[in-house]
Parts: sequence; structure tokens; C-alpha cells
Amino acid sequence: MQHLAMEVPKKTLGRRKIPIKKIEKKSSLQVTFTKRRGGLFSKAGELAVLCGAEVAILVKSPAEKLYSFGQPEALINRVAPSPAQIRREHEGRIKYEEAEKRLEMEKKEEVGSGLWWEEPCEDLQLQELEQLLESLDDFGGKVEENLNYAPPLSLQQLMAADDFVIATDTSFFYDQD
Amino acid sequence: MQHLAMEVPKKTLGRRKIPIKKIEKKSSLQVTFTKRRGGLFSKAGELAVLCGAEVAILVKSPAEKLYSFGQPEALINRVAPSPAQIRREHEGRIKYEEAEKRLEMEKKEEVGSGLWWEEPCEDLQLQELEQLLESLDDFGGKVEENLNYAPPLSLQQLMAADDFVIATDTSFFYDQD
DNA sequence: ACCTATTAATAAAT
DNA sequence: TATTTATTAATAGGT
Repeated sequence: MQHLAMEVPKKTLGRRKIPIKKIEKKSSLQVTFTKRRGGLFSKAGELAVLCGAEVAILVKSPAEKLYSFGQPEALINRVAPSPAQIRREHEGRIKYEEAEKRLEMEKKEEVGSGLWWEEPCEDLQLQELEQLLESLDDFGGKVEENLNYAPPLSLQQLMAADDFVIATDTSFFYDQD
Repeated sequence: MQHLAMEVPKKTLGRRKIPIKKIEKKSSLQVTFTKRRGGLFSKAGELAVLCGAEVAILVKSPAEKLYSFGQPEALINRVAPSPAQIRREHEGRIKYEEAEKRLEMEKKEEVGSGLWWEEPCEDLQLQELEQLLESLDDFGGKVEENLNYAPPLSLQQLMAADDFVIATDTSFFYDQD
């Protein structure tokens, strides 16, 4: 059986399957790192929006550069605040009510979507105050029940929280298809 | 022009495009959260392997459950260790050499890939010792040069590090295609 | 950075 | 909750 028309030469080979192992060619590694980091952050944003989840990511490149999505440090502090953090939040609670009205007025002047994970660096005071509000609600007495503090908080302690779940999906380790 | 064969009834409608906005139907949200969290962690694992990057993720579901990939707390501590962390690492350095030989012997008995982000909860001592080694190498004098410590480290300080980069990709916010 | 064939992720249904 | 499958979305390699 023959084709009746000429083959159209393909302009590229298209995406090709690659094994999930360290890329050795340095130029490929750089471009793949950039593309996939963008893809990862995009997925994180979609997960956050679609599901109302908080997502925080830290990526450290082989060149030791740091990239972040969301606010990893802030989220960890909220998950398992250090004693100093708790003390500060206690002080913050006292000051909260008097600051609340001013915050509301400032918020009205903001533009755009205001999604928390793409906030620029400036105006952190405002951000922190909002976060403080959530923190105060989230914790309360829970702290002394679930965690055993030592400076700084250890990974064991973080995992001791009864709502902590370890990722078990390892499918990425194997070639797929 | 007519088809010469009967249409084969499709068994499903297949994947369908959805707008990137909060899913309201609770059962769908639960399913999507689980699937996409798995997808995100899988992508993170691939990025880590392909590019030799360190990746740490924290996800907090709307139901307040926590999920993690990698070791967010450990990575943040390494990026910007607290004074207590630094002190502990200094003490650790003293003890490191005597522990190194024993560690090497224990490692030989391990099986499997031993990838750092899928380590189970047990055997954290071993993990921490390995991490300690990296920490000591990574930092050294860098600490006092780049960061201004206060207990605990604030987000501003984290971002003040000259190798810190904020994610700017916001394409996920808009419907694509 | 842009293009496009192809692989991979996944929405809905079961 | 796990499987299926049609379809969309991500991306490897090339330009």
C-alpha cells in the first residue's frame, strides 16, 4: 500500500522521551532546568487556585541559585513556629486590633489579583499582618499539645505533628510508558 | 463525504479543559487535589534528578492537612540558618570526623536508590549527618557576609540574600490556549 | 526566545 | 478509592 501524496518533511522531531537521570550536557541541563522550573511553579499555582491550597516551593539549582514559589519560610513558621515566633505572635495579637482598621483602608487601594504567592518584595508589613491574623487563628492552644520545642525546630518535630504526611509517590523515579 | 464505517461510541469524553479557578464541587476538588499534588511531586522529583537540583515543597490542603516533598524545613535552614542552627553545626563539625567512618559503613548496608527526598521517617540520624556534611561545605564564612540575623529569620532577610530569586511566572492565572 | 511533533498529565466517567 | 480513555498541556530538540 502506497501513499498517494508526497511525504511532508517534518520540521522538527518534536518532543522526545528522555530517561529520568542526570542530564550531562551542560547546555541542555540549563535549558531543561529553566523550562521545568517554570512548569513546576505553574503547576503549583494551578493547584493553589483550583483547590484553595497553600503551596510553597524552594528550588536550589546546581549552580547554587535559589528560586522560590510562595513563601516557604513563612509557611513553615506557620506549620511549626519556633518559640521566638510564638512569642512575637503573642505580642502581635496585642497590637492587632488597633492595626486592623488601617490595614483594611490600605487594602482598598491595592490593584490586581492580590494572590498571596506572587506578592512582590515590597509591602511586606501588610502581608505579614495578614498572615499574622491567619496564624493566630490556626494555632492557639494547638502548639503545646502537638509539638515539643527545641531551638530550632527539628524535622522530627515537624513530622510529629499529627496532620503531617510524607509524600510516598515515587513513580517519577522510573521511566514511564 | 460520508464515513464508511459506523461511528464507535466514545467510552469517555476524555480530558476536558477547565478554567483555572477554585473548584466548587467538593468531590471534584478532592480528586483534583490528590491527582495534582501527585503530579506536582512527580515533576519535582524529575527536576531534581534531571538537573541535580534540590527541591522542597510544602502543600497545605483546604482541609488543613500538610504534605511535603523533600525537606522544606531543612533546606530553609541551610539557605538561611538561624544562630542556633549555626551553633549546632559548629558543634557538629567537631563530632563529624569521628562519625564519618561509621556512617560509611552503615551506608554500604543500604539498598535501593537512597534518593534524599524519599527517605522514610526512620533513620533520620543518618540523614542528618549527611546533610550536616553538605551544610558545612555550603556555608562556611558565607553566613556573616550575606545575612543579618535576628531570631527567627524573617522573610525579608531570606530575600535579602543576593542569590534569592522571586518567581514571576503568572501565566497559570489565565486560561490557556 | 520561538516552533512543533510527540510524550505526559489529567478531567470525567466507570 | 482505582481504572480507563479521550483530550489537553508540557516539553525535547531544533531553529
